[in-house]
Amino acid sequence: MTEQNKVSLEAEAGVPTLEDVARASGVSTATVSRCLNEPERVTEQTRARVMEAVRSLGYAPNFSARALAAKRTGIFGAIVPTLENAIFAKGLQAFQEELARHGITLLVASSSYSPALEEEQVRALIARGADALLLIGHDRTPETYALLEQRQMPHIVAWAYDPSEARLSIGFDNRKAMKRLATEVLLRGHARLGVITAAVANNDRTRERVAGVRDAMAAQDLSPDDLRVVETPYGAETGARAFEEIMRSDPRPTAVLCANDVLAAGALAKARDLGLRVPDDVSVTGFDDTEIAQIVTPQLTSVRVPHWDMGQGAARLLVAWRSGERAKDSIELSTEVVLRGSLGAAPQE
Amino acid sequence: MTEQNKVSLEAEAGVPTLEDVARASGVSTATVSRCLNEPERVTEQTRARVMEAVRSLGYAPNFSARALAAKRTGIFGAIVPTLENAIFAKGLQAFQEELARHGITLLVASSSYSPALEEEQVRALIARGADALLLIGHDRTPETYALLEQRQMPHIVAWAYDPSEARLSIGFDNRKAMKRLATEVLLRGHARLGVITAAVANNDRTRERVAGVRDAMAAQDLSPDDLRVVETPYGAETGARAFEEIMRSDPRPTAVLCANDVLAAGALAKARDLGLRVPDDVSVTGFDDTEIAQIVTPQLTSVRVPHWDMGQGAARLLVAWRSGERAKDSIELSTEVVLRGSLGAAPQE
DNA sequence: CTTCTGTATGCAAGCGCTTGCATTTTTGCT
DNA sequence: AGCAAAAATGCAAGCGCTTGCATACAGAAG
Repeated sequence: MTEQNKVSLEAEAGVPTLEDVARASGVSTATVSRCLNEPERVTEQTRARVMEAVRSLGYAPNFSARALAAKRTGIFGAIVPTLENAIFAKGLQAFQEELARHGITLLVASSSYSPALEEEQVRALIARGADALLLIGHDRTPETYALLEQRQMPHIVAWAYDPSEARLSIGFDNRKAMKRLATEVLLRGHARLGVITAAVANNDRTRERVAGVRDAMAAQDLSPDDLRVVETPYGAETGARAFEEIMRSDPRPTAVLCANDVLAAGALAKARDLGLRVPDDVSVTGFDDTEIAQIVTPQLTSVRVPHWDMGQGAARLLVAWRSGERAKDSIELSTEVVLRGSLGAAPQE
Repeated sequence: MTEQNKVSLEAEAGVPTLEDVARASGVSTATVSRCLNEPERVTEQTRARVMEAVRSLGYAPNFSARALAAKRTGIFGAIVPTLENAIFAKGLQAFQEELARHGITLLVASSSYSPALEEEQVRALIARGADALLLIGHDRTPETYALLEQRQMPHIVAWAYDPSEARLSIGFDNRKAMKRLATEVLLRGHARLGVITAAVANNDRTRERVAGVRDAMAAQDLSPDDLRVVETPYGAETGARAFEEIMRSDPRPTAVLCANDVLAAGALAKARDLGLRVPDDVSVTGFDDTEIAQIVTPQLTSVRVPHWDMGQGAARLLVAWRSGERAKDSIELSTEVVLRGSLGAAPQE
């Protein structure tokens, strides 16, 4: 086969390579590569010629090859518990948008709240050549952290801020946030509280939130016995059932704090079913301040969480870290208790 | 440097390669590669030896290299309008879980409902070596489709089913679904309708839904003049405003169909603010049947959409296509009108 | 006109893996 | 035991790109 033939056949076959561009513009592949990656190192004249060839051939770099040669993929990974929880999806959206701004793409994996699965996903993303990783919360197997360390993988923990943890994180102090909310509740005279939370095993966020409630109670000299905690999976339906369970306690709590707005919405619905008026008979609060909080009746008192800022901030920190500038300190973002109708004064007994 | 030194230095340096494994287990790199990819082509005995080496060295394949050599990345891409809409996030979750089952990872991009941005994202994902692509809806630039064609990229359109479109899709018939819902509404005596929808430009799903309402009205010999359509961005707040706008029409509609549950929830909230009772004074319906539908008061009549099945089905079809078996026909999944309290008989005039 | 700098470009060696083909070993028969 | 066929393994050529170093060539300086 003549060189001539070869060329035309290749052109026909489709996907042009660096070499095709080099040939078309009469320079070496090295120059083309530089044109694309360090334009300033190439004469304006050749650059124009090369770019023209790139355009006419419809050339697009092969990232696998680039990654192999340059040891950098331009891909960041994120492992979230689940995308079903809108909260993580929103954070990811922000993360993704910021990354896109830097020409980085997002590889997504979900752990279903399982540390083992998460470890597997971390392995997968590392193997896939992720340049950096976004993780949710601090709780995970030591093996996972060892892996991250060993591969010197830039990574950040979001959705949590815990100064006692050494690794880089961006988020809020779940404990403090929940303590503030609980304090608002106690201020209104409630003395027996219920908490509906997602599983606390392997989940520092939920654990901290429950601890926050305890903190608030302790500060008011209430006994831990006055707190009723029920764990349940995510969902409005499960929230409803958990609420019912709590309401069966004797004496029953006068306020129920839920770990997120969806659980709270379920609780609200169940309260209605049970003929309990909110907040007259019982107060209910949510967490996250999603749209749901304003949609339900009565509107939910909740805690506004900086999802967007966490996602975007995490992206920025990781981008910087990848270029060698690892931020010194974790970033604490603030939350805000948003008071709405679902929280009222404790009923007179 | 002696071979001995070299080995130990490499071990020290970290990331082991196929060659390290080959050396450690006394076979060729080809055998190791086969061990990992086509285990059945290797003796059990050697396999055991190789796997042992893999384990002790903590070897993990470099996917960039693999992709480069095998022309297959094991990465599928998905471009959704946004992750902020829980509906897409849920579908993606299903998609992702199914992919994970096949050892495939998910690259996510969002288009923010912009065809230009989407085209860019398609380019990016192709360059990134995605083996297949998941897209939402049929509307996009011809250039995007040309690109897909040219690169022979397996792709599927989800969230829509339109037999008149040639390309592979999995979803439901938005028009038919909405027509069914609208028919239910008309059956209850409503003769003037309002529709709150997301932008219809570049969005076949919303366009079809509005068309579905028109279909239903036409079937009952109602004039198009009796339909009031308002476009608005996604969000409860915007839904509320759109509802207010519609309620200012004279004569005002007695039922308002919303393109999704969030908009409907906003409408419901606004109705309350305006002192309108739902469904006595005005009926409201949603779409998607998310948890929100059951959370609000009154509960929303909505259309249940098979998000999970779409995500999972799309993954399956793409996996098959990648292996050469492109499904012949698009798949139509069914929806279901879920009647709840927000829809009632038209008020007596 | 030569020598020296500095900049633009080319050369070619990989990056770590897969895979077609060649070679060796094993298996099943006679 | 001897042979062909089948199975297992090895060889080595890439896959498309980046990048350290060598080379070429420009203009400045002598």
